[in-house]
Amino acid sequence: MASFSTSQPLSLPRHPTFSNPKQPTTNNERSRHTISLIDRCSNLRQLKQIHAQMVRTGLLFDDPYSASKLFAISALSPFASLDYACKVFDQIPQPNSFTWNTLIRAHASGPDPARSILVFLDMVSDSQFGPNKYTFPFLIKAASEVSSSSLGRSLHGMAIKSSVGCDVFVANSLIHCYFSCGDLDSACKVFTTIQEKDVVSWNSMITGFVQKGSPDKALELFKKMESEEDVKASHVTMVGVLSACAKTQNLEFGKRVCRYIEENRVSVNLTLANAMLDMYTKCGSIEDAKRLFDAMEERDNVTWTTMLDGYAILEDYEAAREVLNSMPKKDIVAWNALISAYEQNGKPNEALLVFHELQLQKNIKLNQITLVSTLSACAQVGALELGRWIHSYIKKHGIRLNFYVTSALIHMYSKCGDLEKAREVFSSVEKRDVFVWSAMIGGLAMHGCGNEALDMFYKMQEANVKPNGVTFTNVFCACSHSGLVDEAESLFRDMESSYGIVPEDKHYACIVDVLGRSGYLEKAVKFIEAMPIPPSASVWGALLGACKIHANLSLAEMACTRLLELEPRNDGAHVLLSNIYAKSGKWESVSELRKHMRVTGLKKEPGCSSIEIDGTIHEFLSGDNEHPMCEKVYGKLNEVMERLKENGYEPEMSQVLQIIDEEEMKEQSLNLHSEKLAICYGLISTEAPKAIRVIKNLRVCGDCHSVAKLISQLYDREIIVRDRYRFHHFRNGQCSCNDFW
DNA sequence: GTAGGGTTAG
Repeated sequence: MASFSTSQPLSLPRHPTFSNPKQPTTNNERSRHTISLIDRCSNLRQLKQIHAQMVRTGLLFDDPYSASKLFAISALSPFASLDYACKVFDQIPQPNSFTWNTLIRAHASGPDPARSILVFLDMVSDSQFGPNKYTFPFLIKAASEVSSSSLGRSLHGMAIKSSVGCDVFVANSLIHCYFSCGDLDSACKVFTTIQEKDVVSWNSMITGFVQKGSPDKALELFKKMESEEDVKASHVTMVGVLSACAKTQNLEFGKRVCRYIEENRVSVNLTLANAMLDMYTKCGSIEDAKRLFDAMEERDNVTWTTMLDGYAILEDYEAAREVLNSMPKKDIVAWNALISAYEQNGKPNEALLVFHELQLQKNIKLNQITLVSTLSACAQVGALELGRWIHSYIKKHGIRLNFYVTSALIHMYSKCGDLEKAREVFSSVEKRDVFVWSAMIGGLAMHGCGNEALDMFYKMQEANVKPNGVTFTNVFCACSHSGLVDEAESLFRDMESSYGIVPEDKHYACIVDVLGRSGYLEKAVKFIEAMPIPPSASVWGALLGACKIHANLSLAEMACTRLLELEPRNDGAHVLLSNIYAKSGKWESVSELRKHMRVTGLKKEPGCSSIEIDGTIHEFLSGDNEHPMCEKVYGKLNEVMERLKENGYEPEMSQVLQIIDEEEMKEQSLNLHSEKLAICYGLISTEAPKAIRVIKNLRVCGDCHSVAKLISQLYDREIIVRDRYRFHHFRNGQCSCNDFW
């Protein structure tokens, strides 16, 4: 096929006055010749040359066909420019139906799909043309793009009135539209009304179900489609079906689909090959994936990223890294895949290392997904300074605070101990979805602002945002940390009946925690007995935790037994029970339990506290001698302890009583607790009035809690400690938890 | 004398 090189002069039809004998002379010939030239254009520059000639010769104004051809190419071709196309459109004296439809079509898939509706209104008022069967699919596409079901329904009605409601193209667009708006019922209704369903009708249904979280229904439909003889599956069908297999992790069916593709000679393009690859990786069959990957003749970044993700699913980070390294053109999506793999598998430090490496890359721009994953990693490790840096990066680069970014910022600030900043972000946005509200409620919960969290919960409903399961978890958590028993109980009762949310295991655990913490142990047990689902380890864990607070030995033994039946290697449960035994003076049981732990090789997770100084996270283990500054830290610790004792501090020996054997003596020795070391390091490395922020992996111990209160008073420093469950703000000798934790 | 709907990864 002939194509232009930019240096070649264009042979254009001349105006009759200047025509040479070889050039076409009649209008009809000029029109055909111009159309064939337009068809051969490969860039906007060539198109503009033809445009200029058409203006000069007047063809643009006289010949609707070549004019609409010029316009269609300028609006829809791979080198299209919508702005330019609109200018061309304005020059056409009397656009015909085709031209109007093309403009609507171009807008529908452009940056502002709603404009196509405005164009449609112009067409109805300014031209003699009404919408036809071609118009509706474009308009409906625009409705899908903006996810407006009311618009979709209006167009549906208009299509019926215009007698094209039964057109299969119109119906298929409607199916797609209703799915994008989440109106699955209407989509199904349209589908059943189509007399002669074609492959696209089926595909729209299959992919609709896959994308709206019902992959099982998609597979069912595919089986039904297979049994109907008149429609043959296409490669698009296969992409949808494979995606359903990936989502349901149905490797067996996935493999059958791959065989089907071979046997039925379905054409395998890159998209379909990638979908096959995705199915293999999501179903955990990395061998099949690797075989396919090696055999693929063409690969794009989707291929590479799918492979990377496949290794990340298996937590083979080295292999995942290897894939990233081998990528010919690394893009932000691939980097994001590695960062979020680490972040979501509890490896936030590794995620942050990858993020730092990414920042050194040239020509790769961070996007919202990068920021969300990294903020989440910051939240996990308490990297407030990096979190702040990302926030200013967002402001500096004018990155839009969408719901994800907003929630991630609120979550990061809350988990890093800066509740005020979290509140600021929350108030700064105009629109909030359920995740934004839930993040704020969760933040208030972990900082012990129970009543405020409940207020938020009601404000959220005033704003017409429906709570979800996460919202309830956070609300119950808030009740638990603030002892709001009645409120939690009543909300739990309403959860299903008024809010339509079926309580899950974590909600039951929360309520057990609320009841147990406040001392209603019997009530908590009755609550567990009445559960409609089998109680999980976290339910028993909540009861066990309450037994420790209220020193209920017999109940603790029961809860612990049940917990260990479900999670035999739960080190926390062993330690908790042993501490309860110790508190009750049952030393024989203690040593038995500890012996059992030694024999089974079960180790207590070592206490670890971290503190961020100038963007670097410093970690301290109990009795740590690893930190380069440890001598100074211990020096400071001695000085602090002396000063505290002078002011009436007495170590809480009940905490020491839990020491079991020699080896643990060192770790458990009160003065060596990791949170004390981290706080002392904070005292040395920062100046007042800067708050000292410490993050501990376990619960803060009672003695450390008292010490932190005293330090906050005697040294006039705000100390903020995040433990496994919540925050403690120490100020002027008081803690925000009111010693209730 | 032009045309239209459905496609994977984060």
